[in-house]
Amino acid sequence: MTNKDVAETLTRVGQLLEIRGENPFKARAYYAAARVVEQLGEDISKVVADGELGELPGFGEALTEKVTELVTTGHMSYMDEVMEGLPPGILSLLDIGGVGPKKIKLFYDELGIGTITQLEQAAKDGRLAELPGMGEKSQAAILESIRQYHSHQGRWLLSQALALGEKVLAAVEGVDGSIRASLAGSLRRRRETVGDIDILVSTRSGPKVVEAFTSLDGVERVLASGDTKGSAVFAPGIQVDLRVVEEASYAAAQHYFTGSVEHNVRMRREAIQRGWKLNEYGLFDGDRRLDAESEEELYKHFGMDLIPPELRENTGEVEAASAHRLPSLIEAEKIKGLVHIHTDWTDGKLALEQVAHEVKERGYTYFVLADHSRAVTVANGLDQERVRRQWKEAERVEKKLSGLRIFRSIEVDIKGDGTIDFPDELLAGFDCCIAAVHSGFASSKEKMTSRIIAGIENPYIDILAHPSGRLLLEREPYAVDMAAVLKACAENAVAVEINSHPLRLDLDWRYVRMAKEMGVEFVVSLDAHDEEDFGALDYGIWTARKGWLEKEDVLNCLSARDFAGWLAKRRPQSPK
DNA sequence: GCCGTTTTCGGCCCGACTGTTTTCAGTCG
Repeated sequence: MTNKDVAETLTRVGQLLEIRGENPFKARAYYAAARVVEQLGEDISKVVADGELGELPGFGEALTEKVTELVTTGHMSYMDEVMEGLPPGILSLLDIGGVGPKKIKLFYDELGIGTITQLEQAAKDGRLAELPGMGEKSQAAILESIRQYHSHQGRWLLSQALALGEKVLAAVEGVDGSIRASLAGSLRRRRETVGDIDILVSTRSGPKVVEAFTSLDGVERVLASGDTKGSAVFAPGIQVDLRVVEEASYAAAQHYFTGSVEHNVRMRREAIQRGWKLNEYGLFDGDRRLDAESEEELYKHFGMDLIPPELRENTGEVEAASAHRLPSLIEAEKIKGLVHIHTDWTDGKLALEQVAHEVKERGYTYFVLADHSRAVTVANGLDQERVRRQWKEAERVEKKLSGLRIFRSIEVDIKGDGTIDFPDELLAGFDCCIAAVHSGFASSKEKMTSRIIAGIENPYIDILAHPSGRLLLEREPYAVDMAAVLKACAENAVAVEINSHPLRLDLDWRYVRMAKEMGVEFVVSLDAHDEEDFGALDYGIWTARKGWLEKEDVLNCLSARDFAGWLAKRRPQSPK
């Protein structure tokens, strides 16, 4: 039972409680608990086993008991209770925009609707419009939402959303009357996937900006258009929400709309404790607005340092900011060398020499060449003979481009039995060995965990690549005890990769934080296969920042010489 | 269902927009 499973169950219970019309704060308690579990940097089963569940925020007697049952037996009997009399799958209706718990209850009680298909049919038959509180417009809106649901499931990669978000932001900034504008929401916090795009703008003339926004190129459908808020679906189906505020409210609004919800709730409580009120219009002491030109000044009123958006997940950042102990987060400019680069020797697009030019032009002083090894046959993995030829080629290129160091590395495969697909004698010849799993994703958690740990324990392995194997929105991470894997990395001084590819962002930031606390070292790597991938380093940096990393935690912030020193220090003296 | 330097009971963030309503409920963030 993974943290994600537990979080999903708790969320479902909360939603069912809402549909049943129970105390909304009870439902909220379940959502809060789900969020805590989802953000947790360690396995929930371990927390349960250690008897520490009740110490988590939001976990009282009832939730501790229910989640303990869920984790130990795989089932929560309370779920049966809240499902009682409702069709399974009724919660899928929540995925339809404009449909919430109250409407679901109405549709079910009056028309027996329990699936999206039934909802669609009822809307087409005109039966929805006849219900109390419903009408033609609501019915049409639901049909449109269903159409959109079928065309896209509603979440987007950070990279997809950022590309559109920056374009719309630029357009909004250009509208006559707009003063300052910024991305907000989960996009500004650099979450790995986002559901929509939030943009904030301060202006002298609200309605005009909203009007210009809803008529921008690329708008497919306008969802809302008021004086201070506009909402539209842009090609390729991403919803963008625009909020308009007066200039005096800009900093508070930027804070408010950046979130997270949990961070905001926390900050509001901080305000209430001081006898103030915090909302999107400002920080108020009675009727008096406490001036803040920027978020930095806003936090200053609370005696806190500026909390970078990436950290605003209510996982201790408020306490750290109050104690002036926020980490000095890593920045992309601190990276000196690029790690985990593929070439056309295997499944990369660029020749080794082209890669070298690319790296140099971007201002880096070294790179870690890492093509696939023979086990990954689909990628034309290198055998022993081609490895030796590639070393020669690397040597030639290195001589040709002075001032650029090429570390001869390889992305070896951790096979099903935990052994590496190259013999130690060959591994010993590399400057650096990167190991990863490329097959058998469906194996059991126990098997996968011991397999990866065996790979980590190989004395020639320096870096563990994409530790969870996930492909965002495409493939779930394989079942693995990540805490045990990271512990093994710490004990064997094996660095963990933060893979910058927007589809991976693996290690997940929640585990980055946990690994750091265990003393694990990191590389922020590219896993580059083509020219475009060389521009993706920011994504890995944001993941590292969300995991509270500083430049000292990241090995490729070292100079080429010091990076070589790190490798040399951990290299076995002679092959076994 | 959780939580507590104002509280062990009574709060729990709160405002905008839409549609169906003659003053508000539901949804969303």
